[in-house]
Amino acid sequence: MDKTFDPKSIEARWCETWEKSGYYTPETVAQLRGADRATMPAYSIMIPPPNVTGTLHMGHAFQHTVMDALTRYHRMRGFDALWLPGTDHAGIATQMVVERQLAAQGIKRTDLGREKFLEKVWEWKEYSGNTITHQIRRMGNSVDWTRERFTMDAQCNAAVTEEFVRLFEDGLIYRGKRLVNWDPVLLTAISDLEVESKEENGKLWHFRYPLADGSGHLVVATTRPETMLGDTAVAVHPEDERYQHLIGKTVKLPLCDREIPVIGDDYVDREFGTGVVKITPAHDFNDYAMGQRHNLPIRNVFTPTAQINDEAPAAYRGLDRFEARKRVVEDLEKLGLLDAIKDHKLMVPRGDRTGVVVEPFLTDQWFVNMKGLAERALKSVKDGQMRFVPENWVNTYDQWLENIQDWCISRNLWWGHRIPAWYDEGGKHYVGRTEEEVRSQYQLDASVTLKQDEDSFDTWFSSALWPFSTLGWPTPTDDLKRWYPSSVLVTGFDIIFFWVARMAMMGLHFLDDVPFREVYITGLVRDSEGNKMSKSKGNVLDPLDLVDGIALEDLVKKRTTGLMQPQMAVKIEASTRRMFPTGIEPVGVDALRFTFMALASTGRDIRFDAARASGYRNFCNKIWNAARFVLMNVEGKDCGQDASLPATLSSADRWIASRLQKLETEVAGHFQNYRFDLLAQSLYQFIWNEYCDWYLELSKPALQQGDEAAQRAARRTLVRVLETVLRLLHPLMPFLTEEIWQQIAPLAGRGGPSIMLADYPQANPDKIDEAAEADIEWLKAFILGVRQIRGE
RNA sequence: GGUCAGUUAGCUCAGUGGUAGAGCACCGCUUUCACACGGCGGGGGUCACAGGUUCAAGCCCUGUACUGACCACCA
Repeated sequence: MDKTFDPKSIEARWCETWEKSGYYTPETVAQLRGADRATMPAYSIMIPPPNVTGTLHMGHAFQHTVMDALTRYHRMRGFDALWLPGTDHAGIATQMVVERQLAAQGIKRTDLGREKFLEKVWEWKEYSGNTITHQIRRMGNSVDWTRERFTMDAQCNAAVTEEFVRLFEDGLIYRGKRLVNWDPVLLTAISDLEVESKEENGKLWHFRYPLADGSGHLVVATTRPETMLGDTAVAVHPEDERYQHLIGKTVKLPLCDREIPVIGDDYVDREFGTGVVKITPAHDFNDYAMGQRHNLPIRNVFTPTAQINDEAPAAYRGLDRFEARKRVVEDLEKLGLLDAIKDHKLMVPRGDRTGVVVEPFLTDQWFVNMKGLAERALKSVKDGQMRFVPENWVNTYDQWLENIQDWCISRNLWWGHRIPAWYDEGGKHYVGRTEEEVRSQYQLDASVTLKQDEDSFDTWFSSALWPFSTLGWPTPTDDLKRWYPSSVLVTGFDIIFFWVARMAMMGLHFLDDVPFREVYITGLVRDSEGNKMSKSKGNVLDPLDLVDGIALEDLVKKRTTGLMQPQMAVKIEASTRRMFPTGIEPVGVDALRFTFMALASTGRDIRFDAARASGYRNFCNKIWNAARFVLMNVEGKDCGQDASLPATLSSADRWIASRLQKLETEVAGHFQNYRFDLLAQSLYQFIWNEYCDWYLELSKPALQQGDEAAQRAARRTLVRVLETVLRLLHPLMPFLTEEIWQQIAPLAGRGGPSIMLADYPQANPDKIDEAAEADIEWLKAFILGVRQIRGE
């Protein structure tokens, strides 16, 4: 063995061996372990499919480490363990990536047409998907590649069609003209969840609307002057003494040559602004609701790109909404109708992908009625069928489900699952799995022309099926029976609504059971200064750069190329040079994985600190050298494999064996509770502070001066404790443990093609020896005392 | 406006009633005998603040301050 642990030389070799030998595939594992799958308990994890928009970041690597540790742990414990890999087509995000690439060549999506454009996206999907799978492989993740899925492959595609058709048949899907969040750049509806509202500085304009009977005017307050072109009423509080006598009268809408009524509605807040609100049902969710209550006309004055349309007075047509705002204010001022302009902070809704201000927009879309689905999902958690870890995330989950709105699932995008709905020439819609099915079901002969819906589904509409579409649903496959519900979902809190809740609803609806028994919510991985990692901030780390190391210049280059805002490059370069003055030194996969685990305390975000990883790289080296010491002392000698030969166990031997049992108990508890930080700490502490610092030292005299039986006992203990520790540690550090185990296991009377297939250590209470522990604790205290005196 | 976290050593974090902990960083000594990615020794915290419960409180209760996150239709 080399004097220093060199991860690079062993990682690639084991990765390949494990995968090629089928150790990631449950059937093979069962066979090699000599077990009957029918009698093995099932354990399964479906990977949260990474988006094929780019490469994996630290957050993925962290979650994957958790999932792999859980999978390896259960596999070793004799579970029929499946970790199923896959990727997500990520409709909007991926389409945007490809559109941006084309834009760099001066090509627009519409220049290519739907089919050609989709070819380009598939090309990108191949490229990005391969990068991702390479990253997953390098980290030693034991996913079953033979079961790999993609959300738009044939199997998942069929599942999505089935989902839509069945929900439609169950009366839970409807098509309707409703006010939706409209992204005027993407030209598609988006769901409530895809809107990010942030407080921004704006203005509150006060305008005078003259009363039609000439008896004065009302002053309305608005943050969006341009929408006044679509006003169809003015509202006051019915009990507002200032205005209640005006209810029923009309005002002349300036600039528009229209009269609109003054209505009373207790939604109006008398304290806010002037206490008078202009009502634009087509361009505001509240106004829309009020319009419904009062039967107001809906006047849409915007085009899909948020320019003023022909419903508005000629002077404003074709203007962009912000330009129109300026003009409306100017024109009202000229007319002497501008009463005041006040600074005002308001929540501005922006599309999470484009960052542009989203418009409430009236369009025809497909919706899912969520109420009933949500109730079941709520109940499943209350009844304990599904458990959150840490528990407090239940509040987040409940709160959203209790206030759920219908889900707009159609997107005017090309990249995604095509909606299985067809329209006849009259615009009537028919839903079915195929056009043939629709024709036969509704008795439409060839004389009727049918056209499939041009839109596609919200990505999450397919992600919601992931726990079972991956297993073959709607076909009742063996896999589905075996591994649904899955054991645990490992994911971030940021997608509890987007994904967790929706999987719960769909799972319960279609399979009558929750999709996973436990939901382990991880924190977000942030940089060492606590900032969220993002490409635009230039603080992202590629997990493999920590594994293999990267020179400063390469890191700077990596972080500053392909930016959406190239002007950020200077700042990013400076901060990168400050944070990594000498680049990043390689730590290897095992150390990085161990770092993630050690940082994975529950309910907290993780500040990733490269120094911590270096510390655990040292830990790897410590283990490596402990193994070296053991091998040097036992190789070619009797290690007590033959139990009939005499072996005299010393207090130290019995002490370390006793401590080991306690470690095994602790480890099991920490796995059970998802306390990977404590798990890592227990292992670290035992190996370094007990086994290396004390036991190895205490064994030296016995090895050198003891009689034959004492030497044999010491060698046996050295080997067996190390061998056991390797198995305990394997789920966290797969490579290092495998490499050493191959040499140590035979000396401990064990062996096999891989440590992956060995049994996970279980505590044996018979080996707990309190007397020996007390002896050694006394000895330790004595030695420490002597050292202290010497130190002075 | 509502909700949920967090505030413990220079930094990152453990610690759910009984004499303050870890890693990293720091200081001193130490390179022949597994490992300098090492060994040995050491310094360092009135556990955000104020009350309360208790024989005993980082830990339980009440309140305050600050930080962060999420949800929400005040034009």
